[in-house]
Amino acid sequence: MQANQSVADVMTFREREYKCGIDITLAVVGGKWKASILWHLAQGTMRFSDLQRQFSDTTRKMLTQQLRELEEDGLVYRKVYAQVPPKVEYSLTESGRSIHPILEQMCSWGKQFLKESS
Amino acid sequence: MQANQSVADVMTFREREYKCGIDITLAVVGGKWKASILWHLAQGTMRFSDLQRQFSDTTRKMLTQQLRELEEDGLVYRKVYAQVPPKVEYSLTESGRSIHPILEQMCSWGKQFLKESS
DNA sequence: ATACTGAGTACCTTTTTGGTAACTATGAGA
DNA sequence: TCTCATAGTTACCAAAAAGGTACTCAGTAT
Repeated sequence: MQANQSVADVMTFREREYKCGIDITLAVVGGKWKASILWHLAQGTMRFSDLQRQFSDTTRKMLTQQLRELEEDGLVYRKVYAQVPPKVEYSLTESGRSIHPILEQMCSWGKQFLKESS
Repeated sequence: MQANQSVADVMTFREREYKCGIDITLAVVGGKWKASILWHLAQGTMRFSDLQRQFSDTTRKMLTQQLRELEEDGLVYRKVYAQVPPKVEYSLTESGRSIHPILEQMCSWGKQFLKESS
């Protein structure tokens, strides 16, 4: 069996080095879709296919990847139902919920910023 | 003269599309060093060489690049003194300062998060 | 004449990220 | 028996971001 470079051995935030908390936060939500995923999941538990609908401009692969990294970092909880066809539900953990205020601020700052500079 | 892919024609946040403010914010501070640069500049005006000392594990080139993008996005102000050897000072603009509360939150969330998950 | 200085730029390589398409599993329904 | 559905995985490729090294420019000090 060969070593593979799949989702499973992506470096989690714990294995890196940081000089300040900002880097940690960015490592966790800095991915292209992660912040948005957390933002959407704040509305409640969602199935993979729900998320796919919300993020229609990304691929299954990307979604899976980002979700798995969020899971590894302990921000989302993934519940697999042993049934066919498969059913998988995603929801926020306590940590995932605790970042919400930051996302809110980022959202309003971003909108404000765009308004001011146009 | 050939087209070149240097700092000058990196896409600024204005040229992209966003679905929500979060993406805008990430586009602006999501670069590997940008948030930290803004964080440090909050202490006051700095010369390029001051920043180089703070970010000793990155290269002049990376610093320049990130600073230029921040300048293009209107978060930092770059003042060049017409003297030799050159002197260039960087400081935050109003927009640059307005993002500080978010950085603070990110900093403390990150530290807290690391503590909880170790 | 030469070396030094700060703040870069040019050119190239490596690493990371994103995308496409094909493949999987398993039970239900036709 | 064949196809459909969901939630993936995998291999392969392209694009973007990051990194490294060498070079520049124009005064000033030696």
